[in-house]
Amino acid sequence: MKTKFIHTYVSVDCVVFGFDDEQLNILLVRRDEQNANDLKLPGSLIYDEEDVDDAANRVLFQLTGIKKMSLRQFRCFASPDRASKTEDKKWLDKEYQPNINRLITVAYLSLCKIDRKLNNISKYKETEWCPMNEVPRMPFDHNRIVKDSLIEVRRWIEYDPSIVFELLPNKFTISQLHRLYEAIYNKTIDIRNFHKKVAAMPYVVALDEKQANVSHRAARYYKFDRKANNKLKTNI
Amino acid sequence: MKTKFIHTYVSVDCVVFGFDDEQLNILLVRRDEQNANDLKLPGSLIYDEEDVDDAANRVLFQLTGIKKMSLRQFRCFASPDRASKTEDKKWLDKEYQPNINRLITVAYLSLCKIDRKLNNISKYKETEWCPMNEVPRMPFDHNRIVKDSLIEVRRWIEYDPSIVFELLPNKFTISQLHRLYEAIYNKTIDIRNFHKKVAAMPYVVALDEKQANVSHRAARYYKFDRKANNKLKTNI
DNA sequence: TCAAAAGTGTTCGATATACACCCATGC
DNA sequence: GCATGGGTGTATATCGAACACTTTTGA
Repeated sequence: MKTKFIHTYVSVDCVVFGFDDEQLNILLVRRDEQNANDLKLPGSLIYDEEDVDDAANRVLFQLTGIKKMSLRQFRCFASPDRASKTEDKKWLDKEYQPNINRLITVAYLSLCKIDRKLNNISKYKETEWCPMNEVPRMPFDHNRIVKDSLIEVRRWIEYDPSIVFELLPNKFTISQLHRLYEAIYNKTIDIRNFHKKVAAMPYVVALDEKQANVSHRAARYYKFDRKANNKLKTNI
Repeated sequence: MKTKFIHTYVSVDCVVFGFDDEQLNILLVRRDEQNANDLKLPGSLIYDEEDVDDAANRVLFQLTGIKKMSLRQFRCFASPDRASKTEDKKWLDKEYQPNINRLITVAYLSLCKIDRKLNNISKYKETEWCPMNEVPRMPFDHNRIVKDSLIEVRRWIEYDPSIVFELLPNKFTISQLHRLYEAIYNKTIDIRNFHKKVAAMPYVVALDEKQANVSHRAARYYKFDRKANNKLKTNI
């Protein structure tokens, strides 16, 4: 019955990654405050005069209070039945308007320091950092989107290695960076080789400061040097 | 005036690459048969019960008669003013229906053997292989899409090196493959190193056959061995 | 003095780069 | 025999992978 052109709503959905020093987490929103497990990806229908990139920025701003978050579009999901489960239709009816029979979404990645205080002014009052391997069943194809997103994060890092620092505090130890890489690539990475790798990154610079009050040898802090990184980029 | 949610049409546009033994070409369609330069990317609004991937497949099938072409979604273009030029609006009015004030598109890449006989049953009767560096001014943001597409082709090859053979005849010489790589990466590649590289590809196998009737030493033909490639993939 | 994590070098193999000459064929 | 493109090998640099012990600190 391919007779009519689609005339539809379009949404954005954001997979926001955070890193808790052990594993990757994803920022989810709770639709129903009574239901502990009713989580979904933060997203929104896009407005009339709005680009999809702007819509994703808006969603992230309302969710976090951060104006310019790292952002990367990674795929349009448009299966005709992605919004056809009765429960999902019901929710769309209530949340937006009746008779949205189909919904196309554009998925975005973003990265966020997990301990950053979030200033949530979105309609979803509760947000939750959820470890990647404990993500509950979610509406629409949000589980599928999350599944695909990790691969995209890896591609993103390959394209621009400096974005991983969006996931770390301003001051971090090599060990933290190491655990982050292990979490992203889901494999153990030899620590000596890793030190060499970091030493070869001109945009990671050592600070004079060290950890205090740790019951083992104190680790040196490092920071990400944005200027060195920009210089590197323009030289290429 | 962000008060209303977008309710819109969605299209797909395909950047189909071909290789003429010298340079990359893109398959364009002529909108106006009276006007030599009125070319655009092949594309279509998507249907009601159709996924975007299926829509791209449909467009390519109608354009070429080929059922399963290589296909890769690469980006959603949704700037609010991408369809706001008067000439573009006029064309949308005529082509589809009046008052399409906005149009979101999902761009796809595809690769095609340039000498393949195309069985075009689309509404655009005339198609044209256009060298990448001679692409005329096109409607909407099609020039922008083409500009971005080459970078995506390179990423695609990095992800799956075997797709380049979609651009070559079934039998090809190393020299053809060499020129193809040079065209894609837009740089000269040392031919001896290139031979080594090809020798390391288990899915490129030499045939007994050689060129005939050439006024120089005849080159050996090679073919792409899909089975060797699949075995390689499953082993990884 | 012990537990816990930090920090540090060398070797090897694989891979990328640079570079120049002889070979086969048709005219 | 000459013009044209086909085909080949070696040396060097770079990168990634494997691998184990000493240092520092607080408890």
